Amino acid sequence: MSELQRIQQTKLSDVIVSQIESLIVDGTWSAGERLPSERELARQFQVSRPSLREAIQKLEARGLVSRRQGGGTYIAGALDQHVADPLFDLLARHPESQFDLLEFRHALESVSAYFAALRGTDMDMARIEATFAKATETEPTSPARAQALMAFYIAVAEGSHNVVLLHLVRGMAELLQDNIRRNLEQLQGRSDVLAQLQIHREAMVQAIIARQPEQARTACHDHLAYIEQVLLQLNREHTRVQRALRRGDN
Amino acid sequence: MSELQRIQQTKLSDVIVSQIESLIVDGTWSAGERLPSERELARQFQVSRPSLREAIQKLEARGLVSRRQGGGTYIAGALDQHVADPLFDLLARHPESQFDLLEFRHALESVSAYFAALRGTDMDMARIEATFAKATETEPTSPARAQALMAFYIAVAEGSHNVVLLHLVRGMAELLQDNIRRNLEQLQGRSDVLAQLQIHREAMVQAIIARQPEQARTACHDHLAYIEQVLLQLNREHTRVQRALRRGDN
DNA sequence: ACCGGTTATTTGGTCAGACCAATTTATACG
DNA sequence: CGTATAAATTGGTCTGACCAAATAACCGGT
Repeated sequence: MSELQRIQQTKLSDVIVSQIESLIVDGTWSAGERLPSERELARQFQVSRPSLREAIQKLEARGLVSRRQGGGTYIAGALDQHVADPLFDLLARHPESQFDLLEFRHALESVSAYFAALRGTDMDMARIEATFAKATETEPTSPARAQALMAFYIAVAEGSHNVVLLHLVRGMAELLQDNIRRNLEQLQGRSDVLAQLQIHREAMVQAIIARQPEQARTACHDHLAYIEQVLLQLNREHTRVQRALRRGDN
Repeated sequence: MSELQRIQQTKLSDVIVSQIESLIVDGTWSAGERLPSERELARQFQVSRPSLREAIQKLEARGLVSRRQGGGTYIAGALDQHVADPLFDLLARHPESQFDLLEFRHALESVSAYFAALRGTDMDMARIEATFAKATETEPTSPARAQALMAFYIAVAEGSHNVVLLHLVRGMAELLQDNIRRNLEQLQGRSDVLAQLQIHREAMVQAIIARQPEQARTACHDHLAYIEQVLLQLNREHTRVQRALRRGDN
């Protein structure tokens, strides 16, 4: 027997959301149009203004409306926002996590490269080479480069023949790709650094293809350590100490 | 010339959202945890309750919290749902993949130990020691040992001060604990092996406490490599080759 | 007539306090 | 100890006031 769901009374603000969404869907209100004021809408729906406000805020969170203090509320043209995973979305939005993510990639990609070199089939190796070649064709700091590199890393994870690793890399693909994209953005105009990164990646691919696990791991480690070093020069990690002290107070 | 962005005053509720999210990111609040009441949070942040409510509603829209009238507000129960649950299913359907998970733990726990040794505060070290001591008091192959070891590994992840690692370990805690429990079950009656594992763990803890990152990593690596070796003698990994061939067919 | 500055009005943002509804905790009773 | 009831707690909704940002209206100068 399937598990029974918790029963919950419908919130008034959700009823209002539903009605406003219907007005948008049926074309009564269209993109760019200005809604009546909060006070007027509350009067028309015969609810309190705070309840109406909570409904509008939910619509705003979905990208369906935009609010301007003193100016009114407008129907936005955006589609429904897709959130794959709240935690990954949160981490992507918080800049202080980006360095931690880079450190984490260190572990993840090194071990993927190690096992790919150890266990990759000929077909895996061909896929790794092909995805890497494709990445190399893209403009070095473009979003397309980030996307192509992500496809490359997925191919490496596939070559590792560890389903846990593969599943994790695929599950985090969006977050990892975003991190790569951010790092590349910060390196715009730094052709010396970009050239060094390409050398590292080539060394990584060579080591994997040559089935040298320790070399693959080391190449991967060098690659990410170099990025860390460069980005450290561009940024500061002082927020780390502050976070530790805050948790230590509890 | 690039287009100028509309300048907008920061909304108070967004400031609150940002602060609460930081508390989630840095691990101060974890999945399933109950937040202070709205009134209490409003008092602590020194804002009005409606502003606090608007912030909580935004967090709810992002899937980070859930609200229950009369019951309180909770950090969402499984922030790593997107990744952990499918993995759980996968491992339940393919028990032979437990070895992949053990390999993965190799990477995860080694890097956690490395960073804990590098950056752990005195309070982190105390917590690591306490959780380890507690684990040592349990019966060596019991489920209680698995649970206590998991708490120890979480303390190490907390000491790493890498939020990605922390959230991943916390999100996968159930899965990892299950893996530990399975491994211990297979070692029942093997007091020689269990004694060696304890020596390894003690070496790991010593290295972390002594703030020797490379030694901590190596101790962790030795620990898991030994488990792998022992379990390999008990099992066979012939399914690995079959899985590689199967995927090569696609 | 047009433009710029000032004032008034409108609208979203924040607050205080009251009350309602759902849940949890404490207490009383068999 | 288990159950029912009462009390307390917490989220949900409301009224009304005030603040801040934006818009509209008005007025004077050129």
